[in-house]
Amino acid sequence: MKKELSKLYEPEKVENKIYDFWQENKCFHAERDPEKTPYTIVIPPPNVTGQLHMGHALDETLQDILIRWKRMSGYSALWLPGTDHAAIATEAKIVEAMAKEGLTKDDLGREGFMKRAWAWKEKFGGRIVEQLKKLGSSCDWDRERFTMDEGCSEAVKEVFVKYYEKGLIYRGERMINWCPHCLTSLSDAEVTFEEQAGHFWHLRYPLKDGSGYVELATTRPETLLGDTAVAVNPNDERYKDIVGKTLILPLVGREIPVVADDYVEMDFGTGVVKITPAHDPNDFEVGKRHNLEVINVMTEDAKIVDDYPDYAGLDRYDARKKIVEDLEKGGFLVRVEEHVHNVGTCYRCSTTVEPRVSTQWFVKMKPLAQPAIDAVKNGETKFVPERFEKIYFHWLENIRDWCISRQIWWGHQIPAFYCDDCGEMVVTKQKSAVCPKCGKQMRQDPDTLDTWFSSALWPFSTLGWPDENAEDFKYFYPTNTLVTGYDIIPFWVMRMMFSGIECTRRVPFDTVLIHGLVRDELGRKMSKSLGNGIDPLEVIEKYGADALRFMLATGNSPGNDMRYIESKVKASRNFANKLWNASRYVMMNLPEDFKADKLPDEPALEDKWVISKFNTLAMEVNENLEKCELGIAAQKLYDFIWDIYCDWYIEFTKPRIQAGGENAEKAQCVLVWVMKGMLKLLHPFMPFITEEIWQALVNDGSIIMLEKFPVYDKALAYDREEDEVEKIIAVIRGVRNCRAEMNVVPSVKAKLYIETAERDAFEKGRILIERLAYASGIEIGEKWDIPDCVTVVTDSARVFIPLSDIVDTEKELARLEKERKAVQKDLDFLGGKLSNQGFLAKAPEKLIEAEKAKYAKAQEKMDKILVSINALKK
RNA sequence: GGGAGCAUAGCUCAGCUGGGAGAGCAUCUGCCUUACAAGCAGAGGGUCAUAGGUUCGAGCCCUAUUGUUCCCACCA
Repeated sequence: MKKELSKLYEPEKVENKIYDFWQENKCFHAERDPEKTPYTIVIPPPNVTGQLHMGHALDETLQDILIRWKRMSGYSALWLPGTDHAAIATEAKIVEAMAKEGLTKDDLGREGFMKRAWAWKEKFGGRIVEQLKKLGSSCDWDRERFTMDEGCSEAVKEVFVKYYEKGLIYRGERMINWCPHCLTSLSDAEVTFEEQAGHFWHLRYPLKDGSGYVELATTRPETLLGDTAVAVNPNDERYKDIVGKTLILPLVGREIPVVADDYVEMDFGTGVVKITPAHDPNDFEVGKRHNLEVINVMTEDAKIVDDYPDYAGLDRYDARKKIVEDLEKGGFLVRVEEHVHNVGTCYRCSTTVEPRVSTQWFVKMKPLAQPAIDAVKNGETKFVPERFEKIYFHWLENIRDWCISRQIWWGHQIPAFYCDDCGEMVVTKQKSAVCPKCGKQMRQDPDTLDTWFSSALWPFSTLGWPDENAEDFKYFYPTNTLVTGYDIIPFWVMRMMFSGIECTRRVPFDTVLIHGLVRDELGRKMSKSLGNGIDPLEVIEKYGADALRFMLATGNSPGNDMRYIESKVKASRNFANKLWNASRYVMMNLPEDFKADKLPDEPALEDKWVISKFNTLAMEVNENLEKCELGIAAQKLYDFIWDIYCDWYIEFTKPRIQAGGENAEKAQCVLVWVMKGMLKLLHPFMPFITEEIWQALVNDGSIIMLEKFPVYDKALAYDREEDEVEKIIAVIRGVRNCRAEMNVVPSVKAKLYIETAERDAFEKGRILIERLAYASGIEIGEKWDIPDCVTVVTDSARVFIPLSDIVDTEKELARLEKERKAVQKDLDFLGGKLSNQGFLAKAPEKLIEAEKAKYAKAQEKMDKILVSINALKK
């Protein structure tokens, strides 16, 4: 089966080919196999018109590793893909594109706009999906979904109506977060607080009776136009007298009362607060308590309304400037202070949010939150790492009702209908409604739902719910692992949890694997504005998808942010190349008709060593994956493949391979067997290269991604042989080390005299040592006495190297002395431990035995060193 | 104001339930040894932020401190 393969692995030549090969063979498709256990992951749906970024790459990589591992482990593994309509974000993009043509939403009307939006979705919707494929994602594309497809929309309506009927959804006039740029309401989770430098304007409001002024401070003087009261703390002695009095609002002339309310903090500012119920959430509450008028002074896009001719049409910040000027002119401005405060901004466009009173739809959260809290408290759903449960609890425990209506068109239109004649309202799944009271055709609520309302249903709406008898739903739900970033917990994880419990009476997944953000090399968040984003597709082009995946999976623990560092990708690429070349070695050394698919009956010592090591690796990788420790598993694979297989085992096989014959056959069998095993273990992490090598090496029509994932096999544990080979390795290391220190080039060979009590093991390893320790010959005996030698000492042997022309007695003595000191340190350490009564009394038996064994070994080594030193001193 | 994370080699980070500190990159020394120079063989480099405590034993557990990042919170 000799193959001519390039010395370099060239991912660009194989990745697309392999991905197509998988698709042609329907490898991603999950069957509802009653013989198998289902394992399900639903993808966090990326924005339908979005583009792949590093965050996605990390997220998808982790999911793909898990799903491939489970698939190979005999599960019916479904990774369900899809995209999110991303209401506000997408609508904003479409509006922006329209603006370039000089068009507005109103020009097109709702129907025209929607037509255009769907066209936009069709045009860009496939892009992100194609990008996911470049990563190697093994999603079941036959089951691809979209949050606004028929089934998901059906689920949305079902839930809305159900919640409404249960009293979990209501419509009401509340103070909400309003984005004057996106022109829609936002939920609390969609507001990001930002620290901003601002000012504190101290103003004075005159008393109507002319007896003086009240001084107060505000950060938003423009809202003065809507003031309907001034408040002080009821316990504030300073202002006792003025409570109940009337003030004249500067610039406006409105008469407003002074009220007393606990909300006011006496020791902050002047202890007096102006109350603008229409433009501040707290003031709104105060206003309700004191029956104050709510006067809205701003339009939807945050300009002053026409009722105030001096400021009408001015943007809120321009109005602020002019109002401050006018206050100063009127003598109402006392002073201005610098002030830093937190300002709410829109998480999509960063515009400062305007608190605004309006009629919106809300989900009543308290009854929904409690079961979602309980489900995590009692362990039905676990977070990895666990600490994120705190964030989850904190959100749910302090949650306020969820504002779900949005004043945009791209999304699920709210299934509520109004009668313009009698004001009747009907909530129904029907496409239209007739007024039950006056029989008139009703008008549907123009608003749409928060995009997260539909994503909250994603784990079950994509499996056929609300039809609880849907085959996929019955088989694959509840799903198993949800993989997402910690920043998405309040938006999505939490809402899927309560929606799942409420709608399906079960938690939607048993494990939430949380990862961090991918930052740039300097640790900054990747962002468009900074222009520091790294395009995963460019990385894939340059280094290959496997290298990117491996880099993202390694050196990073769950929940922690990581940095994208190019040298790390390069290291992963080099690793891929290393594996590639190892496979080349194997294939180049197999006979044309090589078929063996099993281990030889009696493997050689070093064969047993590598088999046993591999066996342990298989066990550990499974354990780590089970615990979601993907990075640790990846690291172990790296170490095994590079160090154990390539640096040692392949070198071990060379003498036999070159000699040919029966022993060579054994080596070939073991080389192939272990190679196949480690390819399988590595496959979830590096799917492309492992498949490519598999196809070249095995070539029997099998597909590695459908192979059985290796597990621990008791029959393959060879403890004694492992131990013996470690002794041989110790000798090889010692000789190499010694030669390197003395600057002996590899081409200068020397004979080795090995003095050991374990002749048997060293006999078996003779040929290995000869080759790897640059020996021209080896003598093994129980006792040697050879003058003018360098001596290498291990715990099981003394090795004499007669390099007479190079040996310098003084230097050699110094070297041995250094060795002696190092071993003495060990003896002191271990001896101290073993003479410690507390340790002997309380440490576990196994550990004490291990320490004793170590001490004995060190002692043996010390004896040998001393013998060598004395010999040299003679 | 409340909460959380992080602090380990020059850099970026691992270190699973406490049992003699690891990797990659970088540095230094030798090697083109027919799988691989994207490589091989070696070397140097760490009071695991600080101070206490628990323990036979602490990078890991507890307390406090410092620095740093993030999340939450209506101080106008």
